[in-house]
Amino acid sequence: MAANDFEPDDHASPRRDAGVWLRATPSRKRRSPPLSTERIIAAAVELLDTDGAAQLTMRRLASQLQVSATALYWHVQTKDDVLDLALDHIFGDVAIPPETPDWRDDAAELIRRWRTAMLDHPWAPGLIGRPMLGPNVLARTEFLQEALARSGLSGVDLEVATHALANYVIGAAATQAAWRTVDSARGHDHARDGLEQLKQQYPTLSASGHLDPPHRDDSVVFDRGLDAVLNGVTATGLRSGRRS
Amino acid sequence: MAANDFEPDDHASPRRDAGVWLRATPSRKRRSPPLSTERIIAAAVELLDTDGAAQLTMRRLASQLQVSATALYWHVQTKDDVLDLALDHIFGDVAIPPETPDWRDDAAELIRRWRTAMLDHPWAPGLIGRPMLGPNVLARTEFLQEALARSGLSGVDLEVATHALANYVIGAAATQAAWRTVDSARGHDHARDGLEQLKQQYPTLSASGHLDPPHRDDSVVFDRGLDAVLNGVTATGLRSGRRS
DNA sequence: ACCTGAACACCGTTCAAGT
DNA sequence: ACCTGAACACCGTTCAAGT
Repeated sequence: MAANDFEPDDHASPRRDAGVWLRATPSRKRRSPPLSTERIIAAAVELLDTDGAAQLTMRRLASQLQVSATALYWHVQTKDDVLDLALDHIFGDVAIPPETPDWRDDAAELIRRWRTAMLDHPWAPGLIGRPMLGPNVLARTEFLQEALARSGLSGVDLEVATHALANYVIGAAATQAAWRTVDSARGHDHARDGLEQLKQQYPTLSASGHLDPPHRDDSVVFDRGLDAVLNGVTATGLRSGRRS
Repeated sequence: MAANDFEPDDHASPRRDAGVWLRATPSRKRRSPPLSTERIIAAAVELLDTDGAAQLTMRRLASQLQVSATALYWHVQTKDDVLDLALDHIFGDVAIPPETPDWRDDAAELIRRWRTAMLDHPWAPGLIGRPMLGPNVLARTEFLQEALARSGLSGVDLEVATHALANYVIGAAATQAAWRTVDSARGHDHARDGLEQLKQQYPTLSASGHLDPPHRDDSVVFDRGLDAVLNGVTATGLRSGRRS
């Protein structure tokens, strides 16, 4: 009840206080560096990595930062903001490779790194569905497009090529990360039976491994597909296309 | 207060009741066809189409079906089930084209219809991130793979081709539907300014139209990309690839 | 300027109970 | 077999108030 918990509130004396030196914490207790958008994003990515997108909550995020939930709204307008920022953040991990004389190597390498970044954060593909216009994404897209331009593409051809490659990675990462979420969700035993049934119903698909969870040579399939798309999308490839 | 609202509760008489004939509704009032997984899915798709994924709620879904929220759980295990089912459902709209002698036309046509189905339901790309193993998706994937097999592909080559095309549509639909959600969210005036800034920062990207919201010739860009991927992925294309 | 606390209007899901 | 109602343990977000 009393304002001061240290002593019974019998009689007020100036000597009651032991002085600054014995006070456990400075009165302005700073538990941690001040909140900032950057710290929020970092904590969000950590939470997403460990617990998945469904577990990311403003309240959990706040408690991880030792802050009241409503404090976040000083730095961020909405939960979707946090998600957009977290998504763009992980593309910072996609190192932009040093430009080599070979535009094709440059483009391929960027795409490959793009893919591994998404697979490192399996919640990321699930966040696609909102425009990705963050600085990290745009910088990498710009690098990709510049590499493709060096191949001689321009105008609509360049646009087509950039989109084709970007769409390919995004799709590939999405379908692959999908599997990752499912067996972490311990569909293990029960899902196995369901898969067996599916395989019997779709023999063609199953023979080609389309119904199998991801395995070791997924990235070789990805690399070969990437190669094929690069071939098809390249200046000569576009010009030799069957259709208009 | 009284159990019977028709008459003041003065004295109970057997003649108070006018008989079956005058009762407005049969005592077992069946307000609508009985609930079923199918009806739930249909209502879910409708709600998703009109209000978007964020507005899909078990409670809203139930009230649309004139049923208590908890009734849904008799037919469905979880909300995610509803989403998975709704997503697979819309791929039923992707008519499987009649097989023509031209495997390439068959494959291309399926992919194009796949894309429009997703664009008709812009919430769909946002649901990717969980494995799509519904019957509608699998039937279409099987058709696609069969068409590609007719081109002479088999084994890993076939797997690569199927994945490449599927990834391409998924990615394309996702990025394009993303824009659709943003301007329906009335970012109109405010987002416009932000876009102008972005265009100045990324002149290369912006010159190629990568920063513009979807416009009329998006589907020609898509079609040309599809053509390019088909070229690259085709048996001859794969064999002539630069790399291993 | 930055953060807290209480409050509002919701959520998904479980479970006993009704018919 | 199928549905309701109450209840539980949460949500995102607003806003006045504190420092």
